[in-house]
Amino acid sequence: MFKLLLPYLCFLHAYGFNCYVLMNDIEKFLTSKKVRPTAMRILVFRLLAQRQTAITLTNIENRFEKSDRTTLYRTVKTFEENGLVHRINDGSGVPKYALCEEGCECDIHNDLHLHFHCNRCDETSCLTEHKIPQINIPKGYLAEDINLVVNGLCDRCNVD
Amino acid sequence: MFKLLLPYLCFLHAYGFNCYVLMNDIEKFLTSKKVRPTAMRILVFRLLAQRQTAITLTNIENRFEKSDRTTLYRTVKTFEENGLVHRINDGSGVPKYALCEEGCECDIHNDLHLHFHCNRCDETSCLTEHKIPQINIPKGYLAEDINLVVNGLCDRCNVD
DNA sequence: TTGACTAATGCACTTCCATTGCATTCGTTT
DNA sequence: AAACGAATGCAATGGAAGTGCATTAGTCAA
Ligand SMILES: [Mn+2]
Ligand SMILES: [Mn+2]
Ligand SMILES: [Zn+2]
Ligand SMILES: [Zn+2]
Repeated sequence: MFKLLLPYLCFLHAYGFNCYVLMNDIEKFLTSKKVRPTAMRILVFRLLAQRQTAITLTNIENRFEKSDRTTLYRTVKTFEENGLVHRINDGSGVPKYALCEEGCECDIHNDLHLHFHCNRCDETSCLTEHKIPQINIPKGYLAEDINLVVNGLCDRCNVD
Repeated sequence: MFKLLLPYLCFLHAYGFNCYVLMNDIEKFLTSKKVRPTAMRILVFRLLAQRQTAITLTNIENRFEKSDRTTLYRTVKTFEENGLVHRINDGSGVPKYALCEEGCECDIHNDLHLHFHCNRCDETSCLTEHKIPQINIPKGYLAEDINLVVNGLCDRCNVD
């Protein structure tokens, strides 16, 4: 453990963090997903895990005092490719990312839950309990994936 | 009629067209939608009307020998604001536009049809016959609009 | 018919974000 | 300790949205 922990604490400092972070669980999880648990990846993962709503790359960037957008870009891309996060296109123009649920298999398209985008606060949330209903498409077409975004007012903004 | 027709033929030439276009119907339609039927608008409308699938702004731009992207941008925006076209976000990153159906009232969200995006040819089509089914959302949320895009293979690409 | 007024256009420019190339650094393995 | 591949940081490119402003076109009312 020390073999891993010590250098990371060093790195965390380099990224502007001076707190100690217990990351053994995250390390293990990343490793189980074939993602090498580097310092930045652990931080990004932790950030995603703490959030209730999806975030953009710029959003992630701003959460760190010191960060390189490219690294974050590739970090999120790696996460996506390895099924740790899924990308959400909520119509706001820039993609957002959210952690996949335990057991979610977005990559093989069987966790088709709704996404809700709030027109007021611009937050986008995964409605993981709400699955996409059966959709009929014309003869000759082959469906491989479905993206359903509901726009409106989220529960926090819908209070008059 | 001539009062309108003659200057337009002149403009069409300026835009790289040397054909005569019967545009009285388009003129009338644009006027009925409170959109002043200028030369460029007529051309863009005609282009949209001819297409079976949605197109991007860049796509439109490339269809004209001589064109200004800003004008096209504002043309499409005007069309959208006046309910002539609707914007489709198919997940490809750039928005696409398609003519609204006769009687479609996208602006007040009661023509919620599916959109199909082909992963192979990247074409996006309106499935106007296929309406979005009833969607349940959590208590406290207020739905105002729904975007449903099915990705897969279109009928042209789904031939083995 | 003309002149005045408003709308539309074209051009230049800015901003935002995705994406890539490459040199450097890191982490692991031998 | 050396070596190798992976990850990172930096610089640069490219695509597209959006804005400001001067010019031009179209409308309308004398
Ligand atoms: Mn989700
Ligand atoms: Mn449509
Ligand atoms: Zn909200
Ligand atoms: Zn296709």
